[in-house]
Amino acid sequence: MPTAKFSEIRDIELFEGISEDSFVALMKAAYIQNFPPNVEIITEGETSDFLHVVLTGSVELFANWSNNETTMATVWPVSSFIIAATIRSEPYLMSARTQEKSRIVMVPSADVKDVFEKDAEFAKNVVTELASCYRASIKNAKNLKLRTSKERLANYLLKTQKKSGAGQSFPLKYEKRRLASYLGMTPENLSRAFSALREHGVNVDGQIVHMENPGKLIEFAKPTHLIDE
Amino acid sequence: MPTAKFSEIRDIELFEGISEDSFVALMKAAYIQNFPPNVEIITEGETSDFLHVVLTGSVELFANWSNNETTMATVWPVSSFIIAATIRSEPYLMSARTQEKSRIVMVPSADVKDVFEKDAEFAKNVVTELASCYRASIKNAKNLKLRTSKERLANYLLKTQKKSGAGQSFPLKYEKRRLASYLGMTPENLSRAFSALREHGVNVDGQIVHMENPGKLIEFAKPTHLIDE
DNA sequence: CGGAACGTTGAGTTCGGTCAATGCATGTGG
DNA sequence: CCACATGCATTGACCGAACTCAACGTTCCG
Repeated sequence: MPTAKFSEIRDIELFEGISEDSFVALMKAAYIQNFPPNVEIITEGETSDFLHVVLTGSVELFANWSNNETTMATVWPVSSFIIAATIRSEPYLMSARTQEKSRIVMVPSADVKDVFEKDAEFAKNVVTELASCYRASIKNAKNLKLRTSKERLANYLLKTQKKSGAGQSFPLKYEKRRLASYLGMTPENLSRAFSALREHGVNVDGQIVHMENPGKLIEFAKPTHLIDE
Repeated sequence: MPTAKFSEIRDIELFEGISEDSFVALMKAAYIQNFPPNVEIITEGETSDFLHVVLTGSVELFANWSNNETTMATVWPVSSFIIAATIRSEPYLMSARTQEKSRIVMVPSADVKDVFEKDAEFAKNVVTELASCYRASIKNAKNLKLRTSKERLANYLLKTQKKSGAGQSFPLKYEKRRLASYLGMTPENLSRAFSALREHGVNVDGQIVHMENPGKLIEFAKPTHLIDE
């Protein structure tokens, strides 16, 4: 079985430093699948048969309860998702759907667990990944419990601006309705929050955000590396 | 160095199946400390010098931002806390204070990381622990984003009742103000939520909860193993 | 061209927080 | 043992944040 077609994922952090044998073992039954936009590829509650790795496109992780839905996270290339369920052989806690046309590698959970048992380097990588996801999730909870929706938006904008190169203008990476759900509010409330942030130097035109005076926004948002990286 | 005095922690899940050498290495510089109630033993933002294990008493994990404080979790014996920070050599994301008089083992982070590198069994245990904490944190986020405060309280009561033996009456394990903070609301709002749950068969007298009709409460709370275990 | 989905705005409501007053329990020092 | 202070829980009145519902304009596709 040629591992050539999996060369793109050889370099992700999760597989860094693992033996060639281990990589081959992981890929031997793995396959790449192309999904159209807006397709549900995982449903919460199902048992985890595969570890997924996004190669291109993007994937939204979301959750449902009693007629409510909320966006939990978005996965961008190249990274894996929902490894905790795989490792613990427990049901997925989140559903996943493609946001756009996406190529996704699916690695059978059994192979992941095998290699996890045999390759100490892989086990260490899994730990690093999990610890990082766990910390991100704690930060998320702090964000939700300690801040108002306006503050969450402000901090999200600062983070996004930084990631896109710290320029005055940058694009939102989400549809606004999804951003609202991710930030834990309704689309209507997001609209109003954007309006309210005008007094702190934020203007939005479609997907483009103009941030006149980051210093002013920072003063309002009070970002901290203990929540916002 | 006698490991006898650490016998209590030899049996926790995190150390299950690890070699005697590894255990000795972990305990060689570890020490047990007695804390009075209400003492802050960890402050968020500090670097993680120790892995902590609660032997007796209980520890509250909490976080602060901009004059707000919120309870994130409570740790009961015998278990460790904040292992993610230790493994990643990053600052604590939460503070910790004793809720009552508590005995706590402190294991130097350097030793934890050494053993983690050398003992594959320990590494696996760390993974299991982290995956479990991560999943708990995801559930927490779903609980916060998908439910109202009344629903969170109702589900908390059902969970607590189950853990205390499924009897009609059981004690709250928290002070009410801490429970409120843990559930993401104010003490005043918790009081009102308790009143509101009377119509679903819940009555509170001090620390004792009487649940006349669990079925009725379940109907309202709609618990699910994807959030509530 | 027409329909669907998205984003925005307004009006009204609900949920949850703030502030203040009170009662109760606990603990401390005289 | 009492007097007092302190802190927690509850209640009421009020306020503010966020949600719901509805209407409307825009954009994007079929």
